[in-house]
Amino acid sequence: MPRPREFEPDAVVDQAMLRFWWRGYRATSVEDLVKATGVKPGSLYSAFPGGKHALFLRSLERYSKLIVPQKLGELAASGASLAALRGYFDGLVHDLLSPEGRQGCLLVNTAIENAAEDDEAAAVVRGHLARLEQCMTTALRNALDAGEVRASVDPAGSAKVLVATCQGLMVVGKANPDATVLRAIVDNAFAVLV
Amino acid sequence: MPRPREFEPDAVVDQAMLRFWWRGYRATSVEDLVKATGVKPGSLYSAFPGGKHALFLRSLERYSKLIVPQKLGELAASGASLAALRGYFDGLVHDLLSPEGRQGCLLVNTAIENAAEDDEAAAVVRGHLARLEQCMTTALRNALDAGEVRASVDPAGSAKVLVATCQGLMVVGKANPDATVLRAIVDNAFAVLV
DNA sequence: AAGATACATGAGCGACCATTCAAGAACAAG
DNA sequence: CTTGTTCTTGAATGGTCGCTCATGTATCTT
Repeated sequence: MPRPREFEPDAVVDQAMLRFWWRGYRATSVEDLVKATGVKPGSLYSAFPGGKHALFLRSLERYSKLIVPQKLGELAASGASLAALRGYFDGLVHDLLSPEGRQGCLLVNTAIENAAEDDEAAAVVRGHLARLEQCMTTALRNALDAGEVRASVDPAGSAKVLVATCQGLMVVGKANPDATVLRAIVDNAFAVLV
Repeated sequence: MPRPREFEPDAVVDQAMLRFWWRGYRATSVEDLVKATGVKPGSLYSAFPGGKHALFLRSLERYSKLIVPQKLGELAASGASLAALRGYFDGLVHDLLSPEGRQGCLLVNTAIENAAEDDEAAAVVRGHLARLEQCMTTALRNALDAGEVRASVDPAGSAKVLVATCQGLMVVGKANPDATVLRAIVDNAFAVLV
């Protein structure tokens, strides 16, 4: 009976996610989203009740499920060890130094821009941090078992620090996308482990 | 000859700084600033040519000169050592957990919100990061001399990591202002030094 | 007292914001 | 082909944005 929808909602979320990622929530207008997706306001609002904010939350979820695993790479695997952990940090630095990756991490940006006044967004960020910490703990535990790190390293504790360090790497990278600076941070963060 | 100004420009910058600190640049409207300072738009714009953005840059400078030294505390002293360094981190955690400190650091927030599209703001942030790194390097060097940290600690290198870690602490604290989480980060960051 | 000068005031500017809605269009069922 | 249902469209909503400017006011000089 009904007229079929002419656009793919997931594709709209993808485009919205990219905009929010690059420019932030407040700086991205609905008009921006309309231009980016080709979907007119009326259709947007009927497909996504809750408007801009709902689309933002969908974008965060989408980012978590699409982009985060891609960035985690081997670190997400249960067998991940020191090389995978180091690879994750090197990937972050590489991204921050490339024109396509300067926007950093959508969830870090959201933590700073929205977490204080948007509980739902903050919850997604917390989920991300917990997941990251868990991956890093696993990798460090594997590394410890394999003798890749000092025996005195506490996997759970070091994982907490490394989570904070990689969030900080994003902050520094945004203000100062300099290869020497960022690589020095990563090198020294790992130096204390071996 | 002229009619004297009825407000103190520095006091206006102070109020503006507080607003930008709490809500961010984009979320703070000129109307907010007018309400907060009691200075009407016309007077604001004649006292601060360049409008909102100029006032923002003035706020960043003001924050650097007024708030940062206060937060650095003993860490800014040339004789600072491990206790001062630890005290700085404990202070950050304390602030993030208190209602008056939840906004984090204006310069970290600015790095994420504005650095990518505002070179002048990014420059202020870079200056802050450099200063922080220098203070931490000095403190670590003193700590090394005093035998407060392992002999294998590289003051300059560890300072770079600690700068990133404390920026990351702000990010985590914004999304998850939990005492256990934040203290664990600090504890473990310092555990590797001794 | 009069003039000169800078400041204070707040209504108002065009632009843009997120959002809504009336109207037309495309499909499936009958 | 007609009808019913949902979708698309884009103009229009009231509101807010950063900012300006004409007008009035307070002070210092003469």
